[in-house]
Amino acid sequence: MVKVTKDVALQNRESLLQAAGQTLRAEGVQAATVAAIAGKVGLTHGAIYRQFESKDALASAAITADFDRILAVLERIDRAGGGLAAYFRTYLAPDHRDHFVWGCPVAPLAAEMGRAAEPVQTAFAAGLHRNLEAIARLSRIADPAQAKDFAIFALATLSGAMAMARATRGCDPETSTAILEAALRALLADPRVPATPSA
Amino acid sequence: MVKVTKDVALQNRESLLQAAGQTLRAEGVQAATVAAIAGKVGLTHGAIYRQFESKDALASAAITADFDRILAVLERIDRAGGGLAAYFRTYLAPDHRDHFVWGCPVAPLAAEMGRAAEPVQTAFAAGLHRNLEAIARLSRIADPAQAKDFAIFALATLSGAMAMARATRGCDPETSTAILEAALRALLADPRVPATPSA
DNA sequence: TGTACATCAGTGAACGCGCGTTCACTGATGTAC
DNA sequence: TGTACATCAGTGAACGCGCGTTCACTGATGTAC
Repeated sequence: MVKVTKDVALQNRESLLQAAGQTLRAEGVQAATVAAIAGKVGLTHGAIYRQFESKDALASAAITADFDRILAVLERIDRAGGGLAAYFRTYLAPDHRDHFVWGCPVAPLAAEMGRAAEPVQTAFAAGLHRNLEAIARLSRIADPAQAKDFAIFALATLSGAMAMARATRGCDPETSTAILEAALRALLADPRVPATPSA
Repeated sequence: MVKVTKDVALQNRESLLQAAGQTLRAEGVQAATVAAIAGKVGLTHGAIYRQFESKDALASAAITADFDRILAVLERIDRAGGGLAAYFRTYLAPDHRDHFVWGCPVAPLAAEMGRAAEPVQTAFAAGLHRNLEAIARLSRIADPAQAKDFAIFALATLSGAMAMARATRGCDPETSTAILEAALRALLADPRVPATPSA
């Protein structure tokens, strides 16, 4: 079958965005190939160029969608009353380190963004901004400047620890886990994080 | 001139290691090309293969040399009595964000290491371990476990903030600088960091 | 100290290879009548 | 409701291109005598 319902085409677009997000987080923007992304959805690379102008355009859209997803997760945590502690525990879990189906785009992509193409960079910067605002809301810190400061500090620690944990996972798994645990302890011990039972 | 003194050859090897370190930090391991590294020293790519077995072997050696350099910087700060505060201020300076002649390899490379070749990964993991030990020493925290915890937390925050600052530098310079400043405030406010005058 | 010769760091053309992108083609979909 | 036809999402071969790596070659260095 070479032609497809408009509905299916739209579904394919969404699937491509999801697959692209996952692949970018797992491999990085440059290392991820359009063929691999298309293949993950069961399409060929040519299909991508019917839906997106270029690899960069796909990457930009995928990164924006990724941050949308992260914001939804944060709102869900907020509504469930989990607060910062729940966010930190979810983020610094071995499951988040080991799998890329879901996950934060900051840890795997931030380092690469400085040298990425302009539209990709812009999409990331906008997403990061929204992410920081969402963490600031979740913190329930009244003063906006202090809330923003805390959000930056928290996401820096979270993403930095995750990058270090993933870097050491292969040849030094104990250090990798120790990194996650130490960062979690440090964040939970922060006086601005309300104490909550760990279970 | 095609043949060169043994001394010059050894100097070239050192120059290649330095250029490789700088290029890797600026571009990432995958994006950095052997031709670019050789060109930075005034040699051609073929010369690299007389000194190193492969690009990965060069990268491994360059990363190890990079961490050697960082350890030397940390020891210098320690001997000068600067302590953690001096380290944090040096790390989170705009100068460190904008230039790659010197600089920490963790912020630009950690995210990429999880998918790097085995020898590169090993070199990075070993270097990271030494880096953490050096920060633990600098902290002057008596309990070894607490010192290690703090070192992990500090380097995670530093490298995470630097990656985020570099990511936003292009299209959102104010946020970029705000990230550096917020992370520095957070780290200097930590009770484990002895207060020091900012100038 | 001179001389003849082997060494080997560096060169640069050439190689595979994989990537992003293009494009002629396909044929079911969806529309105009 | 049928019929004829235009549309356009997806295919896959083909394209440039840049990369890591190889290798025959060069000629000053350094050594053996």
